Amino acid sequence: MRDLVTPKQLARAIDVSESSVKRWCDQGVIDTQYTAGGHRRISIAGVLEFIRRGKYELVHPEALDLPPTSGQTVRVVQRAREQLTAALIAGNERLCRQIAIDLYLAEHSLSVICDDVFAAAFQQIGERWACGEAEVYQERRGCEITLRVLHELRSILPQLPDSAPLAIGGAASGDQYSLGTTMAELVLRDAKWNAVSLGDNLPFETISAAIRTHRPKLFWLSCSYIVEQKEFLASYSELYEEYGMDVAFVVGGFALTDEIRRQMKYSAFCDNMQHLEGFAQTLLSASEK
Amino acid sequence: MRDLVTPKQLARAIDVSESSVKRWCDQGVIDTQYTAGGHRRISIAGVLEFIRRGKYELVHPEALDLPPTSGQTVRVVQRAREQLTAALIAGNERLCRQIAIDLYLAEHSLSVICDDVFAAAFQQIGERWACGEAEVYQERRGCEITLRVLHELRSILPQLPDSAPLAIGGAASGDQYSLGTTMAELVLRDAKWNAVSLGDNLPFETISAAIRTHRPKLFWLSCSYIVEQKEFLASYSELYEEYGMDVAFVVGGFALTDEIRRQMKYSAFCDNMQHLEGFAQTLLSASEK
DNA sequence: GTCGACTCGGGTAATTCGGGTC
DNA sequence: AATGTCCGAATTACCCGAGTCG
Repeated sequence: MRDLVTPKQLARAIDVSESSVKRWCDQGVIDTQYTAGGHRRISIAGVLEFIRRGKYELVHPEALDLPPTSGQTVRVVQRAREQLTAALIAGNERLCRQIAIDLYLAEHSLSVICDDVFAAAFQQIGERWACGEAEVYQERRGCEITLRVLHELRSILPQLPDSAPLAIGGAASGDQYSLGTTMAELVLRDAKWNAVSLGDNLPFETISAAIRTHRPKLFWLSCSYIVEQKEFLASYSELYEEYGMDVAFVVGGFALTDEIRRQMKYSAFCDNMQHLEGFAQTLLSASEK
Repeated sequence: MRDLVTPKQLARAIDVSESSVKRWCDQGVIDTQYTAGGHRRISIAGVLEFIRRGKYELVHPEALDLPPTSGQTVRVVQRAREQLTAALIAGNERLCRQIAIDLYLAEHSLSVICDDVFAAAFQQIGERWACGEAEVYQERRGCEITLRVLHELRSILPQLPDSAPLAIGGAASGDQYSLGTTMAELVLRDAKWNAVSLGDNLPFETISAAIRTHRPKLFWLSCSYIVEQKEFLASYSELYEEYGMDVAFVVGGFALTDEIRRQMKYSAFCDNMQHLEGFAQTLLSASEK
């Protein structure tokens, strides 16, 4: 996948004339760079940004070396969820990627894609597994595929502004569900935070060291599995006492039952990625003043 | 450490042809020095100046983070390992990505990159951790970064031929080290196998179901951690008895001590990714006849 | 000094530029 | 007003035998 394309390539991809692309570049409609000899070059991120906001559709994505998309169809969230569930179970990685990128280009926010498409699909897969209609390996393979798709989405986000505040986060010891923290990172980056996931299975001591060293403005903890409730709460509360005044603590994940949540202090609790996005945006605009 | 780069390096970094860089040097667009034999050398300062020159070319990817290399690829692997270790510890994802892709574009095999650069870097990080010189989160964050880079390399690989035979694999229950199986998948795909990783933490029953359903020609098991030796060996041997005749079993990973290995049956044991690549190539050419 | 990898220079083919016109 | 087509000049990419680097 090239990361710079020529006007001609973009023209082929969206099926317009080369002159039009050149004009749009000159008008500033498309973010353009120039070679030393004055030739126009457009970044992939710029292309996607243009398509996302404009009326043109990627008819021939292969012209840009991009993975195939369905082109014309504007996917609806509900339909996409069902298709994605089937594609994940079948292990059809290309189709999964296609569905996700189509949704993204159709201007659906990443948080909605994460919540209502990916997370919902996994819930359906879980239900099928409970009925004996799906195998564990299908779910695991689905996680692998999803991780790759999320990484790909992350790589096509527009570059972060230099002013982007730092956010770090992850999942605690024993919790090896990395999708949650990966999604959180993606959604925060989309909301213009310089988000860095530290991964899963993190001992609290090392989380503390990370916060101490990097001094983020926001810290997220993804909780999909809690080994030992008491110990978790004690370690968490210790962490919060130490940094809770300086850093916004955001917690979430399906392991956080009402009971556990009542015993935790935090800046925000998020049931899903849309909540996280909302909180992140609010905090960002508040801190910009 | 010299701070001069060759035209070829700069060309790769900003994704233009070597000829263009040479022409720009000759036109005076780029400040150039010459060796005694007339070879062009560009100072980092010259590169910066060239790229920052407002109207002209903007940086497109992360070219500038590339530290000067010797220009000769012979020593590059060794050097890359050290640079990568530092970049992983620092959490500098862009630099990690650049190092890996630069090596790949310089036509180093992926198995060598996995073994002698990535795996070796993690070994160094482990050693530093043992001395108290590195934090756990730095290692975990390094894993996250590596996973992303491996995914990206995978997406760069040329498309698989239709005839590519199927290979599946993963890591068993309790083993949550996903780098091993991800690397295996990457190396096998590079060797023209249609490799699909099922992920980590897979119960043996579901591995069995996966093999039964998909009938691969090759199955790999990445073993980085074994919860209970006896149980592991019993389940493994059951799996092998069932499919070992039809499917090539390849095992590897640092959890497989001599003692454990002696009690396992397999088609091949791989100490590293280069072994895996060798075996995969042999098997592929044998089965093509 | 040997040697493999890299670079030089130059020529050629393929793209792209900008502007004018439909 | 916006888009598509055409064109000579300029720019960039690819190629290869001889020379240089480490």
